[in-house]
Amino acid sequence: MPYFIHADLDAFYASVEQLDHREYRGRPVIVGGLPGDRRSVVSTASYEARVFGVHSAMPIAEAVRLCPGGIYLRGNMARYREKSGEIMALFDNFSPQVQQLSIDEAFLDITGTEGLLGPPDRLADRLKEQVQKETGLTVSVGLASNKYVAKIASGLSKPDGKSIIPPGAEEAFMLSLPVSKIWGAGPKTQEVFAARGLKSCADIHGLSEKTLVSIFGASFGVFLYRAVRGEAAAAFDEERGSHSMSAERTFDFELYDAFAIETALFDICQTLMWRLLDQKWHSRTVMVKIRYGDFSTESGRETFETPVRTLNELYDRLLNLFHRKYRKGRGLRLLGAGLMNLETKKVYQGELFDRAGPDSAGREQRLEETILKINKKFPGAALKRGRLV
DNA sequence: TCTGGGGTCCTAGGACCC
DNA sequence: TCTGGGGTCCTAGGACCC
Repeated sequence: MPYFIHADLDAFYASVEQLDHREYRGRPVIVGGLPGDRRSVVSTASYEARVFGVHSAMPIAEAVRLCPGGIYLRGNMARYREKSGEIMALFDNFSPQVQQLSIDEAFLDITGTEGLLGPPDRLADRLKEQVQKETGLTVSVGLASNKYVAKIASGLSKPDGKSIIPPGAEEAFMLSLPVSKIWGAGPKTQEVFAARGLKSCADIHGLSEKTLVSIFGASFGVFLYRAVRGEAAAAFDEERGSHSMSAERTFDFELYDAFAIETALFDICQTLMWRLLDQKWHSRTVMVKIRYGDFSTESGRETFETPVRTLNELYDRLLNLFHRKYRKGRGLRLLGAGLMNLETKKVYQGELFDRAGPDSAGREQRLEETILKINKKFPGAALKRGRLV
């Protein structure tokens, strides 16, 4: 019988701040931006802050109104990643198969570990104790015979919670929940549920698979049909399809100036290029994203014969695409860019190095890799190129 | 009080080929 | 001279997650 733990750190970023700063403990901590920041949103609110109604994705300005006495922080991703690494390493003591889902949550496959590590209930207790003792953080856990149910279970008893769904009880467990607890059904789907008078998972359970498919489409309809029965959903299978990377920036005030826009684009390209070289990925498809002052958003993408090799090449491709998409004279609220369909270096290696010899792109690429290495070795050096210097 | 940033997956439609 | 149909690649947009 398969069995899984879903482990989810409580208010992770805010908890790390409270751990690192004694004086923050017991006080409302809001990570995401400082009071007065334009267009920042809450990334994580501590439980003390949630009492005031502050929650993730809320504009900082609104959080300040609700909780003027809160401690506001921009956040320190490097520190959170470090802490996350400690915890994930700890999880390895409890399962031979740990699947990290995001910076603050993971599935632990504990199938067949009972003889070695004890019954699941006790295992979960020890895991919580050890995380607390070694990292000072609390974790909520859900245990079930499939990942989907375990994931939902862990969310029910936060913070510092433990929910155990015994084998055979998955369907009854799901039937006890309101539709708001269905993982994968966001605001738009909740509206559809409400419009049709579907309040509980039991209401969904009463609809045929055919009906669900006719309402929600083949993929999501079948997903819902299975989800409310507590059946394993394919959502968390390890196999990942295509990869992409992107970077974007929302401006404090709409941008109109061509030079300012192009500079921002170049800056984004630089971020992307260095990440691309660092990860040793290749991509032939570039994407540009534009958001105007009225929040309307458009994107364009283009696939080329050859993968992007240099920063200048990336910038040329994106600038060209940008000019074809951008409606001149409209204020730019957000500018983003990305590289899609990432493939490992091997795919293009032959072609790349055959042609990279004497030509300038090859030289440029090696120069960029050198700069990347120097920057990694001496983080303070801040070697930059081109128009940003 | 207007709505971050970095991802994945799905759908629908067009182009093109056989 | 009425508009087949499947497969593949590509684009745009949207929903959702943390």
